[in-house]
Amino acid sequence: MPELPEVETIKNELAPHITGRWFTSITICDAKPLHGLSVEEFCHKLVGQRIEQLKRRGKYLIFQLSNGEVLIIHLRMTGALLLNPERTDRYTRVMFGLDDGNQLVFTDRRRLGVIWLAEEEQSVVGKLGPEPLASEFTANRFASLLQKRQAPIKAVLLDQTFVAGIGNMYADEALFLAKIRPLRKANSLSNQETRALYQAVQDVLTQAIRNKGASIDTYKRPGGENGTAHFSFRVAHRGGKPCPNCGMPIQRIPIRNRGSYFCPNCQKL
DNA sequence: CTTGGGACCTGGCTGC
DNA sequence: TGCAGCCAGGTCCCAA
Repeated sequence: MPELPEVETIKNELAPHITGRWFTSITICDAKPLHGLSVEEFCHKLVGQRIEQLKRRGKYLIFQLSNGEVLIIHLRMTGALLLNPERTDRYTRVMFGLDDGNQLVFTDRRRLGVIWLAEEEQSVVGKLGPEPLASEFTANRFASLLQKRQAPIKAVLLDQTFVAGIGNMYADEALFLAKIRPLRKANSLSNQETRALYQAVQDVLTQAIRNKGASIDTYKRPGGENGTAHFSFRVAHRGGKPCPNCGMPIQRIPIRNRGSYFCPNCQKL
């Protein structure tokens, strides 16, 4: 499930291979991901465009094109971008041919991924909150934002207009590190808890980027390799297994229809 | 404005 | 062996 660390890894590993290249052919196997554009429009507008830069914003990948427009891809749950995969399969959705003979392939088992071609980047990612690892996102800003919200802290961390890029796995991991129960109301956190959570978010995301993302489900890096961040997970996707701190079984409860994993002993109400 | 619930989408897994 | 039902969750849409 690509969250910020996974998308950051894809950007980092793809950029050296595709920056400066241009699109020579597009093959659409499934038009569903194309947002608001026909197959003909999409191919016609994209072929011939040079990739000036590859960027990430939240969980979105942004290809800056030579005509000033942007190609934006959101992988959602099961999307992947593979460089020259050995073979394609029934989950192959779009194939992008590049001028050096390389091929960038978008695959997506559950067909939830979305591809935009837009004149203005902000029309797609304009509502996103701050980048959690950017210097502007300070502990004080985090604290003042939290005070305005009374939803469960887990739900607030997942709100992309609050902060961009945190998904279900890393929200659970950060709340565990900060010893905060996911159902706690955001504005009920003490100053100490708020600072601990801020630091936990930074640590969890930074460490996961270092480990090239978490291959819990279908996440693959562009070369087809798995990430290793999931080997460090303490609670995420570990329902019933012992807490690494105290040994008590990790619980799972639904919050906003998302599985939330926590230690009932270490994470206080 | 915030909050919460359902829909989308498909495959792996479990239990009967 | 078959099949129903749960689980996975990022985002949009809608109602309160």
